[in-house]
Amino acid sequence: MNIKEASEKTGVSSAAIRYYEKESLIPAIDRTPVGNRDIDDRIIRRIRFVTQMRAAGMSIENLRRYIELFDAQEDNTKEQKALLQEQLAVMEEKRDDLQAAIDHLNYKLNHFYDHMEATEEELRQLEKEHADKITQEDDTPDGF
Amino acid sequence: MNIKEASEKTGVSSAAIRYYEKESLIPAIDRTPVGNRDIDDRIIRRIRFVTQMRAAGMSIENLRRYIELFDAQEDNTKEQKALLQEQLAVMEEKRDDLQAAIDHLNYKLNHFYDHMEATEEELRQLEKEHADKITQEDDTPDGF
DNA sequence: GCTTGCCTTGAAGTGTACATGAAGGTTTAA
DNA sequence: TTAAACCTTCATGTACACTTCAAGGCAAGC
Repeated sequence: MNIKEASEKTGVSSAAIRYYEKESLIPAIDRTPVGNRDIDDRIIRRIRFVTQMRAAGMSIENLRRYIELFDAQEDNTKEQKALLQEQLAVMEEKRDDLQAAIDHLNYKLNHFYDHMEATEEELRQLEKEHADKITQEDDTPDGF
Repeated sequence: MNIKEASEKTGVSSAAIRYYEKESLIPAIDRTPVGNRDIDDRIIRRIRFVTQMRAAGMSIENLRRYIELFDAQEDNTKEQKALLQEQLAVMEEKRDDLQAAIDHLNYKLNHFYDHMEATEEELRQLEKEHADKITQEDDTPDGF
């Protein structure tokens, strides 16, 4: 498939795919006789892997380092493993921070009582929860 | 406290704190008679809130929009709520992507067998798992 | 044969989120 | 009283991750 189809399939722009190839985040892509990129499923998987890791907050630089190690299939499994574990730890921390932020926003959302929407039942529920939590969580009296 | 102490307390650079104030991510900070910023705990909480949301991937722009709504304490709770919910959705998707990436890496890690480290027991375990999963998960035969 | 639509490379431009530097003011310590 | 160590504003610089532009090649349809 050509680069445009690959772009549509992955949601990554053609320019970004070229950029990823240039930065060695994906392997060198095969070319047709006239020099156009001919992208197969292996490349598509790699692009998706890159997208996933990028979404997870991994920098291009770190990703390239990781992929370099992975592609050079020598006896560096120990190094790979260490790198993987290191990256995992970073990502898990990130996930936990994200969850904390989500909890924070959810808490705020649940303690919003919107006069236009809240049913009496919801209001009672919110007040009850608030009474339960006021001593432990109202260290942020300004809402932040 | 002065800006340097606030910076040390929050882990946010002095320049970034000034930038946040300029961009209205935090309220206008009180000044000492000579014009230096005098930062109190309310500002510290705001800085921490910004840090948390930034770490969660919220842009300065969105954060400012949200805080503007929040600070203008009029009857915009519906709008605030909508904005919060929008942001929550973004963050939950991000968390899920991150979890998917974590799962991906964990899978790879569990299927690494490092000749230098793996005990025979671990090796047997890995082979067993591999046999169990080969049909369902080996859609990534190249490791990506 | 010309337009359309894809592709190529390389260079330059863009947006975000700060960081850094210049020029100067204030307070403390020797 | 002079140096150190803070601070101020405003302007400019920087890193990252692309995006856009310029200039041109190839293939199909009219």
